[in-house]
Amino acid sequence: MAENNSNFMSGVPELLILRLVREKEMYGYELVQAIRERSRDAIALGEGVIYPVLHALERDGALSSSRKTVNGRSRVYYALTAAGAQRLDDLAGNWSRLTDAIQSILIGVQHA
Amino acid sequence: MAENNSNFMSGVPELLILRLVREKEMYGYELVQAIRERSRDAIALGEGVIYPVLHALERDGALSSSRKTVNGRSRVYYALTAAGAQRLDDLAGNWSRLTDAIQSILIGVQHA
DNA sequence: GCCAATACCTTGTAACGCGAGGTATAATGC
DNA sequence: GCATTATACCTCGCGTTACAAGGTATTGGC
Repeated sequence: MAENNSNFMSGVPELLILRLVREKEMYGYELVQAIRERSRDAIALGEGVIYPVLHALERDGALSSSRKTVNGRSRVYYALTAAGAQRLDDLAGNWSRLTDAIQSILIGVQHA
Repeated sequence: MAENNSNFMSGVPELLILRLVREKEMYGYELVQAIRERSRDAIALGEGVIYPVLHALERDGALSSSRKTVNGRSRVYYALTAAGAQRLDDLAGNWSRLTDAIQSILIGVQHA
């Protein structure tokens, strides 16, 4: 019953977060900006999106968190777990297959 | 106030329908199968998705419908209007920009 | 005569993304 | 010293959307 039955287009914020955190530990506020910057403003996910997803990912064991004080700033850093890495691979694979499928329809590829 | 404020990932069923109908008039049941076949089962949108979207697109003037009887079968064929073609271009452009942005994050492109 | 396939449709639900708001602290400007 | 902005965290409630499930009717195969 613990199956994931969300809709076919969802889970992109999750994917982006997992991918960014894979490179280095990051905190919520930083992720909001990183996504905006790296996408050159094409994607602007606010804190109302990022924080709930972070909490869900931690609850599911895909991320681990640690509170750190850096520069007199208290931050909650998130790191990728082994389960999180697995989940990232799954999501990235799904995303790739999905976009390929959509692309093939948009291009108008010859179909059997 | 008639502004479109849906979420950043939505509208793909709409995009696929408009794109398929651009090639030739199609009816709902046919679209369900065409999407499944052309995507090689990667995307399986049911009738509960397709029909409501078709009605909405017609209401918005992006599609026009005509009831025809073919082979003793009564079908509602949908054709792309000029407005629909415009909408298709917009959606396709948005989709392209979005996937490029996501791809650049997934790849881990060097960011300014 | 029966079942599967074709063809249309609607209802209800759940979740997802998101804006808006709320708190607290540090840095900056005046 | 004081106010404003930036940093950093969080949650609530809303609207859309995709979807499964169910409902009707007709045609074709066996």
